[in-house]
Amino acid sequence: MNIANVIVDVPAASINQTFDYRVPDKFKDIATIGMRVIVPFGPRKVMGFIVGATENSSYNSLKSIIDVLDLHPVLTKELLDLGKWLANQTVSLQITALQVMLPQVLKATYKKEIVRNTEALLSKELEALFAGRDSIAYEEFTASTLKYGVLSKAVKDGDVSIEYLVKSRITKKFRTMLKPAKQLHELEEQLLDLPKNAKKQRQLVNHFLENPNPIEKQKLLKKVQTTANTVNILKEKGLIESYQTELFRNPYENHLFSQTTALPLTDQQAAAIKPMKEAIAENEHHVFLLHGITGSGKTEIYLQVIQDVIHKGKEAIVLVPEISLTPQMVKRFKGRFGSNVAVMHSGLSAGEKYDEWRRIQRKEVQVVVGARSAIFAPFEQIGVIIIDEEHETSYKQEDQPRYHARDVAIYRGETHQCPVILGSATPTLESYARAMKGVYKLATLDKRTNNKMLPPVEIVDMRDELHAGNRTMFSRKLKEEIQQCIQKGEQIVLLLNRRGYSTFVMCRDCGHVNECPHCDIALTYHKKSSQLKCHYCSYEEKVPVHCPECGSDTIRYFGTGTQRVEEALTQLIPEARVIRMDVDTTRRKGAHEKLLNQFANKEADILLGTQMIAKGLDFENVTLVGVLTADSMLHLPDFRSSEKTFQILTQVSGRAGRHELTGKVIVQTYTPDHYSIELASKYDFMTFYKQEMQMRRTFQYPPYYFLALITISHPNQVKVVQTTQRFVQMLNKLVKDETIILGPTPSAIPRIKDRYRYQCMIKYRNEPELRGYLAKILDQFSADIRKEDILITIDMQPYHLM
DNA sequence: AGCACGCCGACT
DNA sequence: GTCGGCGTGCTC
Repeated sequence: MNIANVIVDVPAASINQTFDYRVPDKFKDIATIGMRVIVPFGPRKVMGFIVGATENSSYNSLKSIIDVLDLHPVLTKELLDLGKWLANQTVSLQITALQVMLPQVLKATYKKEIVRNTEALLSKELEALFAGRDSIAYEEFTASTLKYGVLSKAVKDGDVSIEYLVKSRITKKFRTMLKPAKQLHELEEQLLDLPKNAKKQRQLVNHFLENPNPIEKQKLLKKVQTTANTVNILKEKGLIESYQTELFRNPYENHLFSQTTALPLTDQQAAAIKPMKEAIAENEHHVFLLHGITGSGKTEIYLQVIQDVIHKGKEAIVLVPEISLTPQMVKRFKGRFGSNVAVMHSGLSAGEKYDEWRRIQRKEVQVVVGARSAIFAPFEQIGVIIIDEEHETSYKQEDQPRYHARDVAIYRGETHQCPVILGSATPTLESYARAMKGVYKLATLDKRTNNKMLPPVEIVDMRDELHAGNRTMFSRKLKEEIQQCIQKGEQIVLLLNRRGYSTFVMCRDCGHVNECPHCDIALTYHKKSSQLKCHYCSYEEKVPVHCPECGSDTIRYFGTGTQRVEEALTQLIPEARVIRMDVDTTRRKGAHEKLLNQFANKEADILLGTQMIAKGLDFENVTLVGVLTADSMLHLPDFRSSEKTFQILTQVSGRAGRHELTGKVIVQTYTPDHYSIELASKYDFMTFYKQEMQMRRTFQYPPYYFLALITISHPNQVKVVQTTQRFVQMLNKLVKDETIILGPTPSAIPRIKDRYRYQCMIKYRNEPELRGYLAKILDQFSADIRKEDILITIDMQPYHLM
């Protein structure tokens, strides 16, 4: 390679292009497309990716690559192309698209240092600052009272210089290995020379005489029952030597997975899997939508499809919503494919993620099971991509690049000519509509593998409870059922569907709600610390005793956090043993699994939690599922709220009576007539689909229209409105007449961290150049963005309309 | 982004 | 006169 085309790690629109660098001779044979390099960029050094190679450059004064960071490319050619596509698709920068595909530890960190170049005495102030050291962090200078002139003069005189450092944060784990340093016969001779009383030394040498293979130091010490000192003496005597080998962390080291084999398929499963297997055999790209009710055996289909792929010598990517939530899922994959599986999810440490990623890169595994970002697994022979719980919103990344894993999956499926399988009991309308149009191939499983009926759902109208004088959050029916259940020794899952609502503090006299002074949002009450916190900017204050507005002391806590439900529950049914699962109780690593294990071991009667308990859990002793407030999501400003309500109700209902015992579901609601609640209680996806599609058509939402959301923020409200207005006008000139542009309107959260936020929503059906227009407008705004501290974000597939 | 350069008002 | 403020242009 003569000239390298490099994308540098500088996230700015004006730098969103390749830069040419000369490849010095010493790197000519090493540097390869897809590797990370350190390059000079202006006065500093930055990390970059080699994305191309040329013989010549049109640019005439080239700088040279300073260093090559990798021995093997971290990005394949395919992933580089994917990055380009991704940046285009999401209107974001190429560098962010490349970074998102790699584990965090491969990101560079930058440091600036002031280095002393002379023994001669520096100025008095600088000598004090260096305090005898050869180099200091630049920040030490900034923090000091020294004037810049002092530094710039010293730099000019050559006494000190400013160094820019690029560091990789790779952390590798090593272990020490020992091996004999001599031929065996020499070892035998020297054994005789050892002091008579050196018993342990003899034992060590004898070990190597019996088994000359390298052995882990810790293991040998344990075997011989001695300390590192003995080893050091032998090393000094030149009998043995030590070296370091890299240790790959295995997050599942201490888990045992019992081996499973393929289960016999039901007729329905067999019919569903047939076209998928054909596509794999023929190397054909198709998207399959596997619509299967809970317990219908979707996972077994995935497993058998993957088995085919492995036989072909190809690889499989499996996406699951958030894997730490479903240790049961990991167990099923590890149980079937053993060490041939890499697992990637947010519960792993950065180092563990990196090690799992390298197992993929080194082709040590053929299967990866992971959350969203696993879609970028550096496989080169993908045979199938599976997205389980296809409707899950966590597949959409909510910061730059704002991509949807489903789109990436289909794109990669096309390049690899392999099938993509989307599985769900409650597919998104987008996917189901495509299946109806024949774009995706639909496979339906409407029977459970155990032939059991889905548990009956009973809707309880909470308005009636109120009229009957029941002011608790548990209906009489639910209370009664819980008690019966506990008596029978069976277990209960309680869902608190509270997204969008958290506990806030309100004055009952004047209705004053404590809001964050920097964000237009009510502060959340945290009982533990007795504080009010802002979830957007982490501002916090003490809970007031008196209302800051009217001075009244009738402060009340509103909303229903899991803590309060737990309190109410133990008050109402004192004999109930409750496990609470929410963000607070699961924050610690492994806490999740621990709580679930406790519940599985019947150490509690009730599992109380938020959304996170709705998915994938499978407890044989659970016979009752209660939904406390089914409609709490229904009134959010989100066109998908009905769909989400339907999905969560269906998912959580599937948790009851999965095995021998028959289950029952009780759904409490204030709007029992709402179609999403009514139809979920009947497990009637088809009718829900039709009805919701009509709504979407009427209100011009997906899948009938595509959406794009532009959010603009600035500390000054007038400025934001003006800018958003200007953006809308510019866009209006470019797009077709039938494209709808709404706005400027204030965001759902109109102010975050003292910045006002306005948005504009674009609804379009056919606007192939839209991304180009947006990029163009963004470009025209670039001056203002810099000058005025304006922030513009573009989301080409918004899920949170705020 | 982040750095240097250059122009300007404010001060020892 | 010098210090440090910010606007501007540039980065292979």
